[in-house]
Amino acid sequence: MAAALLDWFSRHKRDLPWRETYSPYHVWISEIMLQQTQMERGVDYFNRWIARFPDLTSLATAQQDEVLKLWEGLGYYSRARNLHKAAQIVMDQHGGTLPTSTEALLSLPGIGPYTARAIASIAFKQDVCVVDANVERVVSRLYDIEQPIKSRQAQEEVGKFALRLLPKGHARDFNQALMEFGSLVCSPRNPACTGCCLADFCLARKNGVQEDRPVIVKAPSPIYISMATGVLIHDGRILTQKRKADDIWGNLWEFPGGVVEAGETPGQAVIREYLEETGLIVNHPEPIASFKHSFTRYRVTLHAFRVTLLSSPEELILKAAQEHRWAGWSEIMKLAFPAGHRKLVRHLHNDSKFLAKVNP
DNA sequence: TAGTCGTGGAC
DNA sequence: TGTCCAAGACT
Repeated sequence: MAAALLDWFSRHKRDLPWRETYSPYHVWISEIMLQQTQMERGVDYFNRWIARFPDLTSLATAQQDEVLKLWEGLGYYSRARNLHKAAQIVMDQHGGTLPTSTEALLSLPGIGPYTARAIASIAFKQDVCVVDANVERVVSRLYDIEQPIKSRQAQEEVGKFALRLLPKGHARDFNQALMEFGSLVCSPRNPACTGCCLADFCLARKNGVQEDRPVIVKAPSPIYISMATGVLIHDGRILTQKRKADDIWGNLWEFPGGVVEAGETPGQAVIREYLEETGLIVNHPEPIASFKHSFTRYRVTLHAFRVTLLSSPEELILKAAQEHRWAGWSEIMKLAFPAGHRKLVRHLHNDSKFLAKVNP
């Protein structure tokens, strides 16, 4: 099986930037970026990242706002915050060189069991196996594992089988082969069993249950909510606030707003949220547009308004954020926003009548 | 250990 | 207002 996989990989592996030199820094960045992220999206972010932060030192010395800006849109922003923090730890405690042992890697923020083993094997060619969603799927089909794949028992079996398959000395290629094979051939839906180089070994295929492996526990239904946000212009500048560090979208910027409560219109919600979050009294909410986006289990319709300031800007007291800024448009474009607010910014960027009211 | 953390794309 | 999914980590 391992020989067949390695042969398949040598013929079908994708041309990816971090595979050019396998530098530990490149491998590390790619592994963090690809967590819960599809390959096609990750490549663009990786190239922009490396162009700005070509090495560990440049990352460690960067401002967090710029790190988050380069991550904007990728989601799971703790990955970016932890990456930044870990780079500084490597500078301080490891002489600027990424440690090679899985134990030392595990101690760095943002590096868990998967990523530690991925770096150890792919960058440092150590004989350790990785278990990600692809490996879970391929192995659970090869061995027809019937237990729910996230159960402890199934996880242990997958790890055991993966280690048994691993050809010593070839972990770099083998681990990538297993994952890439899971992504391109042994896919979640419509696996390409016809012509599959492992079909003869596959118990799930033999039993005709390949579509039912791995066994997934059904995810809970999404929750639909409405949110409202307000764009407040004063003296040609727009009020933005930086979210608290430990909350969702930690350290990203946004316009004040929040969830539309029952019995309340989105316009009323904006006025209430402004008072609650900033102490400012605003009124005359004028609809701009609505945007759909989602996060974790929520599906959001974000209602955006322009609002007018009634109170004095000196009365601003932040209650839901760590910092605020009255920003001109070029500054807005440099800040990192969550996806919903980024859609609003993009919309406003194409509205010349709106831009005319704002400082450049 | 179960919940939380984002997002866009495939179907 | 459909469902599922992704090279997981953290608490």
